[in-house]
Amino acid sequence: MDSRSDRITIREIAQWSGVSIATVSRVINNVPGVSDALRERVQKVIDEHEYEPSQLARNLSVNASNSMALFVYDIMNPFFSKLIQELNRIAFDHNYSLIICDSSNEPEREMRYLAFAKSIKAAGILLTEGADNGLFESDASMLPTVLIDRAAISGKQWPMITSDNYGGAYHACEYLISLDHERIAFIGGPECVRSADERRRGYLAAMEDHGLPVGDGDLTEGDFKAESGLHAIERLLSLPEPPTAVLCANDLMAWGATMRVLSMGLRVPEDLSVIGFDGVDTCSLLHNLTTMRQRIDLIAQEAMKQMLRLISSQETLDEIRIPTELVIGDTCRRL
Amino acid sequence: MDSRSDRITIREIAQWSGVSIATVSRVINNVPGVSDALRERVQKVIDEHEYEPSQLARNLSVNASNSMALFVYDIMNPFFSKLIQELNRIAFDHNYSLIICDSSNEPEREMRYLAFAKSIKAAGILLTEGADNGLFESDASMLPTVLIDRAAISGKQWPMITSDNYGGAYHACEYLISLDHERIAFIGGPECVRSADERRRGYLAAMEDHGLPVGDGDLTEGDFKAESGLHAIERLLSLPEPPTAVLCANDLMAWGATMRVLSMGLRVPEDLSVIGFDGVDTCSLLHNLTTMRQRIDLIAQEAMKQMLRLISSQETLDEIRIPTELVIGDTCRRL
DNA sequence: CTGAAAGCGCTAACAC
DNA sequence: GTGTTAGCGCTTTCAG
Repeated sequence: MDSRSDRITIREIAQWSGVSIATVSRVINNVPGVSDALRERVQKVIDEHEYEPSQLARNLSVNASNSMALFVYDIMNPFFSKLIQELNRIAFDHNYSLIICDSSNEPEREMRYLAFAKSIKAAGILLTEGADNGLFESDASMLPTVLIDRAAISGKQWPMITSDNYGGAYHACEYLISLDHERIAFIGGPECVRSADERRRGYLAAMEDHGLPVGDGDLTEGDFKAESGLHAIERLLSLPEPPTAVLCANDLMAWGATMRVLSMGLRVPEDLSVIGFDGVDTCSLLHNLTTMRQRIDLIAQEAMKQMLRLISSQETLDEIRIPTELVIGDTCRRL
Repeated sequence: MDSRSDRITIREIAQWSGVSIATVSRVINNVPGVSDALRERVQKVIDEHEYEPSQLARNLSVNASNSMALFVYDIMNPFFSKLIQELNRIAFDHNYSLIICDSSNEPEREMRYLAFAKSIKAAGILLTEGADNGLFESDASMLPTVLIDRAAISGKQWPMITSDNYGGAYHACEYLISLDHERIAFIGGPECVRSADERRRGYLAAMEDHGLPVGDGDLTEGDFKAESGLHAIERLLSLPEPPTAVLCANDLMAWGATMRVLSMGLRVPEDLSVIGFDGVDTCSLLHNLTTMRQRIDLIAQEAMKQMLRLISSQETLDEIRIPTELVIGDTCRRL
C-alpha cells in the first residue's frame, strides 16, 4: 500500500550481516555484550546501507517518545523565543524533538497540551514561568519535569533553574552606585511574578546596604511591557527631586523609559542613566542599552542537562541559579 | 518494568464493551460500518474510562508520525515567531505536533533536520523562505511539502503560500500618494530575497502608474534590520531634494528610520511620513507605525489547510496570495 | 557472547 | 456489520 518497501529494517541488516536482530539492536544502541568482531561487522553493514532505525518502532517498543514538551505562555516574548531556540537546539542534538505547548495563558489549552504530552508519551516536561501550578500538582502520572523560572510544584521535588535575579538587580544597582548615583529609582515588573519580585528585592537590598534612601515614589510597578516603562518614567521625572538613574526590571521597560526621556527633549545618559535587565537583543537602536544580561543559553543548557538526567534516572540538583552578566552600553554615565 | 500496566489499551475497551478490538478501532477513528448501537456502547466505555489511544502504537501501525517539520532560519525574528505560534496552534488543533527545524542558516543543520524529519516519519514539511533549495530538490523521498514565502522547488509542484507583497507595496505607496506626497522614497530589503524584490517592484509600479519620478537616490537597499533603516534615512534626508515620505520594506527598518529622524530633531510625521510593512507588533512606542500588515494568521491557516489536504491526498492549490492590510497609525500625514 | 521469541498497542485486510 | 488475525520494526527477557 504505502511505500514501506523502500525502508530497510533491522531484519535486513541482521540477515546481511549474518547475525540475529537482537545483536543488531545491541549494536545500534551501544549495548555492551557484543564481541568487537561482530559489532564491527554489523556496523559496517549499517553504514553501507545507511540504515536508520525506525524511531517510531523504537518509541512503541520502549513505550516513550523522543519528544519533550515545553510549556510557555507567550512565544512572541523575545525571552521565550530565545529560550525556545536554545532548548530546541540542545534537544535536537540529543535526538529529541521539542513540542511547544503554547498555553497563551488559557488554562484550557494548557490542560489539553498536558493530555497531549501524555498521550504521545513525552519523555519529559519543561515548565516555564506562568499560569498556576494547579494543573500540574493534581496530575498524578507526572512525567519528569524541570522548572525554569517557575515556582516549585508542591508535593514533588523537581529541579528548578533560574537566573540570579536578586543578585543581578543588586549588582546592577551597585553599578549605578559605583558611578556615584544616589538617587536611583526602580521600575519593577508585576508583583505577582516571582522573578520581578526578586529583582525588586535585589534593588532594595543594594540601596540599603549602601545607605541610600528609597523614597515612596522611587519604586514603581510596571508590567514588563515598554509602555509601562514609558509611563513610569513620567511619574519619576515629575518627582520633586527626580532620580539621576533608573534601574528597570527588564529591557522593554528600560527601552520605553528611554524613549520617553528622549521625547521630552532630555538626553540619555546625560540627564538620566538607564539600566535594564534581560539582555535579549530587542530593539537596540539609537542607544546601546546598559543591562544585566540573563544567560538564557546557560539556563537552557542546565535545564536540558537536568532533564536528561531525570529521564535516565540519575541524580539531579534541586536548584540552579545562573549568574547574570553586566553588559555595559551607553545609557549610564558617571555623575 | 516501567509502568505500562497503568495504561488501558484498546483490548480492555474491547473486552469491557463486549466487542472486538477492530470495532473499537473503528469507533476511535470514526470509520463507518459500525451500527449506531455498538458505536454508542463502545464510546460510552471509552468515555467512562477516559481511554486515550496510544499515539505511539498508531504511529507505528500507519508508519507515519503525527508531527510536521517546520523549517525556519531565524526563530527570533518576530515574523517567524508569529508564524510559529499560528502554525503550532492549528497543528495542535488537528492533533499534530510541530517540530521547529531551526537551521540558523547552517546548511549542515538543515540537512540533519531533514534526516531527522524522515527518521521520525514526519507527516509533512513546511518550508519558509531561506537557504537554497538544493537540499530539498535532490531529496528523492520527498514528504508532502508546503512552501511559505519560498521559491518553488524545481521538479515538484508544491502549494505555495505568500503575502501579496507586490500589491501590498503598491497600495502602501498609493496611500502616500493619496495623502498628496510626490517625493516618496523606498527603503528596500535584500535584493536576493523574493519578498523584498516584490515589494520594491510594487513601489516602482505605483510610482510609475501615477506618473511620479523615482530619483536615483530614492531607492535604497537595506537588510530588513532596524540599523539599515537608520542609515538609509540619513542618506535620503541628505538628498538635495529630500523625500516627504518613505515606504519601508519592513517595520524594523521603518522603526529605525523613525528613530533616526527623531534623533535629528525632526518630527514624524510632520517632517517626514513613514510607512512600514509587516504589522507584527514589534516595538511600537512613541509612535504607532502606519504599516501594511501581513496576515500571518491567514498565511498559517492556508498553509496548514493545504498541508492537511496533501497528507490526505486531496487536491491542492498551487499558489495562494494572501492580501495585506493597511493599518493606519500616526506616522503619515497629508501634505 | 549470541539468538529465539514474545510482546509494545494499534491498523487494516480478510473472512464470516 | 462484526470479528480474526497478521503485521508495523523495534526492545528485551530468557535460553543456550
